[in-house]
Amino acid sequence: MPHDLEKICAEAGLKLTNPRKVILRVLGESKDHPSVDEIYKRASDIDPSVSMATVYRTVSMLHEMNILIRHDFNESFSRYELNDDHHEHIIDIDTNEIIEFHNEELEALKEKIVNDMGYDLIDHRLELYVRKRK
Amino acid sequence: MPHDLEKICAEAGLKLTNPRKVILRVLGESKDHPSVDEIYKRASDIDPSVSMATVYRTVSMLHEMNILIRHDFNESFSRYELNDDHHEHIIDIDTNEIIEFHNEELEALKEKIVNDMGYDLIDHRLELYVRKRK
DNA sequence: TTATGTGCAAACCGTTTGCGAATCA
DNA sequence: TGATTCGCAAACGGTTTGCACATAA
Repeated sequence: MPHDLEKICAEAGLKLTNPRKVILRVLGESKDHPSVDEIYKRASDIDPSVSMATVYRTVSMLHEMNILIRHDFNESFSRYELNDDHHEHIIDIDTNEIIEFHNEELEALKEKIVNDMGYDLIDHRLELYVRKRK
Repeated sequence: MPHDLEKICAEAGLKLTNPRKVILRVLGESKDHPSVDEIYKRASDIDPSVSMATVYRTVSMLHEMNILIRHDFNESFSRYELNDDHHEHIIDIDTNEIIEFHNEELEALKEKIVNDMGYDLIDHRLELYVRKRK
């Protein structure tokens, strides 16, 4: 488990209700980039009484707490993933496969660009849309 | 005028109707990243009879033709800009100011990363969310 | 003349929210 | 017990679409 999600919530003064426990467990066990609908389905498998509204509320809250990253991969909905280790995304436009990668040279370059312009880098987004070379 | 938009449409077999002429003119004159609503307002100033539905249809079409780039800067709506000269975006999260920049080293690095993994780079998205250094 | 494009209004769909009931601390 | 959270269902807002009319070619 990357974060101790329950501990973080407790320290933030949040009640550890059953719906929240279930959603946190789903997020902790997900190794992909699930949509709210997908998180809802996975949570429902554990406890069918969890509602979509609560999934939305919980996910938004965790996003605001910077525990979740929200992605918009040019789809009509958002995807989420734990804000664990930092990485970028390569999206295969033929298969919709999402590949994670990390490149230190790129990290340094991003920082340098904004620093040279008098800014601090707060957040960023890099996505590479690719196609398998034939 | 960066593209001759009217010529491109004519060659694509599209009728050059008045609503389209107006929308193409608005896009050609816009130096920012307007939302559909903003494009609609600017078009309405020229011809009040142009409808929102037509703006949506035209903008979607131009996006599909790769003439327009669609942006989603973590807002509840999309923004568009002409697919002219290639550049990335820096977003000042305090002022919402959008700054364009271009960096050759970054371009080369992106290509290299995906090529080394056996892919061709088809498209990409890079946004740096920053704050003025104090 | 006719295929294509338009305005209108309704539908769509992911997301948010008001409310009264349930629940954790 | 009381503040917080929940499920439900309705509302929201950007976007899409069916349809009858208008228009460029």
